[in-house]
Amino acid sequence: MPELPEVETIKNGLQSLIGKKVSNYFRSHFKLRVQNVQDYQSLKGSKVTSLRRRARYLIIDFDCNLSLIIHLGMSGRLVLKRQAEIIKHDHFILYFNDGFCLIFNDPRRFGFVDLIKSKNLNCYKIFAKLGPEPLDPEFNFRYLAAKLKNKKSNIKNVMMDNEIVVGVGNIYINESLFLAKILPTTNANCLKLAQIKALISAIKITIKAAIKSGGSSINDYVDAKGDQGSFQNNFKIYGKNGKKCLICNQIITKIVQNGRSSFYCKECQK
DNA sequence: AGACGTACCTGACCGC
DNA sequence: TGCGGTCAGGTACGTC
Repeated sequence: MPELPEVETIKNGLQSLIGKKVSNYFRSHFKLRVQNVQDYQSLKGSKVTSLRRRARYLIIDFDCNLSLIIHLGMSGRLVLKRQAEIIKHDHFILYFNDGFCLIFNDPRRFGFVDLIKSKNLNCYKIFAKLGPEPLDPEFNFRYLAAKLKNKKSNIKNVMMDNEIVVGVGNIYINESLFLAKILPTTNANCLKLAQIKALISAIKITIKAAIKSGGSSINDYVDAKGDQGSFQNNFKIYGKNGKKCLICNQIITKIVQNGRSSFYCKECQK
């Protein structure tokens, strides 16, 4: 499942796209999350100038002053191949004149592809409301303490809100709360100052570690062979219900909060 | 406004 | 084996 670290890994792995010239494109007739009617024809003949990431969105800039925005949703994959036979769930393909093509494949179609003028990126509706990146210095104690002050909802749900901080999905918030020793059901405005500090630190550590692990399989990824990094082998709490806590041997509990699974150790997390 | 529930979608998995 | 039910989860949107 592509989370922020995986999108970062994909972005880094696709740097070889820079300088490639678009020769053609393919767009499936399936409706994606964002229904786009963009004129992808205008990409033909233009070269990739840079690749960027904002939250879980991958941005590919072209020298025709257009930017392609890709979100992988839950099940999306990006694959760079020498040639492409269109297969099931391929929704968008960019063909380059050196024989490579970039394929966006997404079985569940929670993702999307969009094309906008590069100069309009800053006012792109989806980006306008996004909070800071978790690794950005702006995501710090002062910022988070102010944000949590008026939040009555549970801390887990609040931290998964992209307006607070981007890219912290269900897996990473579970892992981060375990690391910070905070019970996911705690009301956000009831966190002690030390807990807020611990949470920020835990999120940064978790995301950094995941990016590091995600990088290990990027070569396979762009070769269309693998699909993920190795961070899932480092999960300490996510999906471990019924198993023993690595710290205290207590059995790990699973509950559902706001329709999402939460995992915690009732001994370590208070 | 904030909090919460639900829809979107397919594939993997499980029990019968 | 095959079939139906459930779950996975990021995000937009509707409702109270």
